[in-house]
Amino acid sequence: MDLILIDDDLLVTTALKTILEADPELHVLASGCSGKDAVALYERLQPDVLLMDIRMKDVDGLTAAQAILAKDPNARILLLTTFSDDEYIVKALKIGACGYLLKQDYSHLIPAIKAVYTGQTVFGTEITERLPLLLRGTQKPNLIEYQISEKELAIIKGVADGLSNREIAEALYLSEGTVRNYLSTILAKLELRDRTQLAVFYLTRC
Amino acid sequence: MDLILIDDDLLVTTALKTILEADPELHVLASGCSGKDAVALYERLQPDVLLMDIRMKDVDGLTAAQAILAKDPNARILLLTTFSDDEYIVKALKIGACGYLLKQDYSHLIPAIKAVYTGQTVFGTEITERLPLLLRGTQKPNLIEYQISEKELAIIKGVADGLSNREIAEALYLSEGTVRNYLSTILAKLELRDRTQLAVFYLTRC
DNA sequence: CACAGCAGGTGACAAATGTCATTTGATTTT
DNA sequence: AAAATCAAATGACATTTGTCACCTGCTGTG
Repeated sequence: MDLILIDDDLLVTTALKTILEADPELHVLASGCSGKDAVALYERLQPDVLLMDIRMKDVDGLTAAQAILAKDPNARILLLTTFSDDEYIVKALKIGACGYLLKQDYSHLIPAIKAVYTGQTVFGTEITERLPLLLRGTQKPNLIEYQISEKELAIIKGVADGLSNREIAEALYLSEGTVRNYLSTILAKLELRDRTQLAVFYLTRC
Repeated sequence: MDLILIDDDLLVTTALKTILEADPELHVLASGCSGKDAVALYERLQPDVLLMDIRMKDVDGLTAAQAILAKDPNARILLLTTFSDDEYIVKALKIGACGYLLKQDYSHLIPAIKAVYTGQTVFGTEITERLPLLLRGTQKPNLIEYQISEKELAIIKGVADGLSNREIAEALYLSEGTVRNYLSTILAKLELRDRTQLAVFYLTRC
């Protein structure tokens, strides 16, 4: 199984190389230190799996991954990162990366690589924990920061369901005017302008 | 690494058992044929990984997985299925299963199990392909069915960004009235009532 | 007790939204 | 050339929406 390693810290790539080459099935064809390297090396060497850091100087890992996947949709790219940043995770999934691991658990790296090689997708523990949240619909996640009450949350959900004020009022046994008042304060708290922005906010962030 | 297999087809569990035991690291502690078996066996034997079919007679795999995870949040459960059903995928992720594979690729099963054992999450190829779609945000997928034109799509995206009609008009070099007209026909085509429903529709279905 | 705080409500108002009929100019079709 | 088609616009209209000021009980706390 042929690999390429990309990380802008030379220490990391060399360390990884020794760890990985301890497994007889794995061969590190080359390593690079930038997104540009990644694209060039991938095209030239056609590895089975590409291991790449996300944060890098010139071209970041995500962009490089996107470029590579555009040319070869079957490319197997495993992204590494130090911190689990929700935004990165979603982007990585969208562009079609085959995995997303935290750098810490090097011990867990080898089975992940082998799974990716067979075409499967792998996520590290910390990412796994966040996944259910990213898939919307659970409960009050980052809304807590905004001091949103239970009733307000219920109204937000109504809006995010596409209900009118009247319908929300009926559902919650309130008057339409009250729903409007609530909505007004919700919008102020969240610094949004209208119900549509609220729905978008809720569906994308919660 | 100790495993438990659950499938309501005895043929499958026995076949799986022989395949898996070929690997010296894997031991099958027991196998069962129902969700109830799964819960009981898991509690008694505390396996490292539980392999379970989703569709089963009495208690289905998802419910059983949920029950097990409620008692032991660290349980490693790998779900198997014959068809990739979007709804199942999302549910599985939400309840915190560690993996979701199609039954076909038995050859790929072993690396997946090992990755799951280390706490990572694994998805089969077909699921991987669907994931970006489930995470919304690409382009015109099922909108095509509704005969939505390019310009209409641009307006829909504007709405889904939380823009007002005036803002959309400015962005597209149209008059506000025109935007309203477009929006009106879009809503009619999609059988929706207002822009908020449209935003919800777009963000959840596209 | 008085007073503040809070959940819920009312009424009024401006702005935004959605609908519809109708017009204009350009392009295509016959 | 006449007719049909279409993108874009307009104006009028009823609704919905968001805001604001203010009222009404109820509850707790000094």
